[in-house]
Amino acid sequence: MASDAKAAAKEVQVEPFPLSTLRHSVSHLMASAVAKLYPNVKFGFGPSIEHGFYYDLEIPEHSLEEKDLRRIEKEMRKIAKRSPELVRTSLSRDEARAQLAAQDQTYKVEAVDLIPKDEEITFYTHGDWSDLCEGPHLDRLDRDYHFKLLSVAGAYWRGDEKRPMLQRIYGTAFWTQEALDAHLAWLEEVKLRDHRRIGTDQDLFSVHPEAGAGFVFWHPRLGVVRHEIEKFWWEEHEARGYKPVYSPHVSRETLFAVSGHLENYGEMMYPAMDLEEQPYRVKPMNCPGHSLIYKDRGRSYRELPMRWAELGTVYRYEKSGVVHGMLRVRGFTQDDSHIFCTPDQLAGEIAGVLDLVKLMLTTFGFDYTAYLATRPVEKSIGEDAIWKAATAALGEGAKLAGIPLELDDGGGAFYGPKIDFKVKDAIGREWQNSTVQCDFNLPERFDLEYTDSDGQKKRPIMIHRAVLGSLERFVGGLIEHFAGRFPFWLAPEQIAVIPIREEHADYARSLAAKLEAEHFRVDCMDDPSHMNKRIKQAQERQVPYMLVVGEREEADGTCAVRRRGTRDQAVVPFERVLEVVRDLRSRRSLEVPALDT
RNA sequence: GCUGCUGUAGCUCAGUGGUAGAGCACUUCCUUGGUAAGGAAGAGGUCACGGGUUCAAGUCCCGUCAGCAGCUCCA
Repeated sequence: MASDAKAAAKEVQVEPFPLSTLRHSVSHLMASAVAKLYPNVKFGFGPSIEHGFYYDLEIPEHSLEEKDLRRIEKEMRKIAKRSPELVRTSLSRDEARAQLAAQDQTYKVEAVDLIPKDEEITFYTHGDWSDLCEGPHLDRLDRDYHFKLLSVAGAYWRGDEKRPMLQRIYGTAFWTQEALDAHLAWLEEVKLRDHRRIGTDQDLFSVHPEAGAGFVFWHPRLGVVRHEIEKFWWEEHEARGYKPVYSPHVSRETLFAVSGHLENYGEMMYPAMDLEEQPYRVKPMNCPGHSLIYKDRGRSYRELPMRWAELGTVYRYEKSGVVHGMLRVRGFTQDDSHIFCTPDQLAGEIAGVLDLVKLMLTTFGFDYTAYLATRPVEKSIGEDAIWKAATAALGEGAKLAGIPLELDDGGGAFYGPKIDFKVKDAIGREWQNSTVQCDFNLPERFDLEYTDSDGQKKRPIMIHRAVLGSLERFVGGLIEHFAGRFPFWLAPEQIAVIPIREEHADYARSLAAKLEAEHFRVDCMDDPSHMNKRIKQAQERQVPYMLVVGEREEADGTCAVRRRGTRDQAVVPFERVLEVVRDLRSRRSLEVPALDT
């Protein structure tokens, strides 16, 4: 560790430019190479980004393909050698505009007008190529660094879907070959963990053209995973005073007119179906239904807080280009809950929710960061005093729960402030699932009330919260987080029992029966294929433990335990195996520990 | 939805306008194997779907559906 830190410090000393500057300069280098190869190119923006850089460009006569990237890389190396000096120059606004217009760089002309009036307009030039850019940049392009162009895709000019679509080239750059290689290896790892690939390989889920894009079919092997998660979820919710509610998937359209979803969310909703001349809609959210339950009779302050939970399946129209495996779908189940409480109870309720979020995320092995999102500057509803109080209550709740908050200023919903969680998975990617939102809007729209101790009708606050977000997205993310190697309590098959020869099958079956009697998920692999093959199959299905049994084990009442991903052959009494797996399951442990005697 | 690419066996993929292919998986038989693929045979196809060009289309063109990389949007 110490030597790593020293090496890193040394690199910083040797290279006076930050990585983002390197990448920005390499994007310029790339642009100049493209200009050489395709003289009619028009340029958009070309910034450095988290893992590299991109440049947006328009080449009227050519659609770039992967193979063009190799040509461009070659040209880049040539240019870096031939014209290494990067020169910064400054022009007046009119000169800049005139120069870019003369070059027919229409997007760049527009870019000039985006620069604030009091700022200097600068260009960076190497060789005969020059780009409007505020910098900063490397001094020379022939410094020692390493880059690779990665992919091409379309991107709207200035991110606006009403504007022309440009071609975008993504690439990355590092100071050392090792760092570049490490990043490319990371990209490979991302591919290997792709839940769609693992989903197919391990027979977890599927989507079908017959059913439509964005509708997920959970296979039995993933069905158990979900079921285990749901059991865990209900256990923890019941322990915290949540009551299950169930609401219908289809309701009269008027319900969503009352809730405001028709007006504000209508584009995401499936169109109406008419029954006896009444329009009905499939629900895009669960909250209107829960509001109806609240409203069904008068409520007293004595009843509050009320915590209602539902694994509620909702349907939303998502544009065809955005559906993605289990992560972005058109029908999904939210682990939803609505808490109705008084303003005084808010902080305590928030603390309870945050505590639950912490427990659940930790159980799945996620690190997390929580963000407090405050009142948006544009449109939002409710009095400022309520916003202030609710925001303070969120902060206080977080304090009570011992969760530090980062600030997401102005990131709240129009109907109230919220706390969002970002989790970091096993390879450092961020996902957003958990959310806790205060809502002043729906109680208003549904005219929800309770009678307070002073006999006055008052408006409850509604907390919307989801811990996992949606089961589809969460489990899709889990597959990637665990790379298909689910912890013992979640594994589709927890234990494989493998008799070496057919004559050991009875012993194997007796062990399997004992495990099944305790409701472990066991595969007794007593088919007559070769043992090595069965071990390979179990290994490929990521079964946490294999119990290999032959003559010796049968004689001693033991089994040879092989752990997933290892070549362990620990011979232990079967009773010991039982102890360990009972413990792993009851603790919902993330470990698959080695067994020894 | 938009731009580009792709769609051949359950999976991964070859396939030059002229008779549909491989490996793995599957089925059957043989194999009795001590920790990641034993052997042989067999079965499996409306080349996504619908049009078109052509003597002839898996191959070329158009449309639809679906997938992939992004963009926009999102749990």
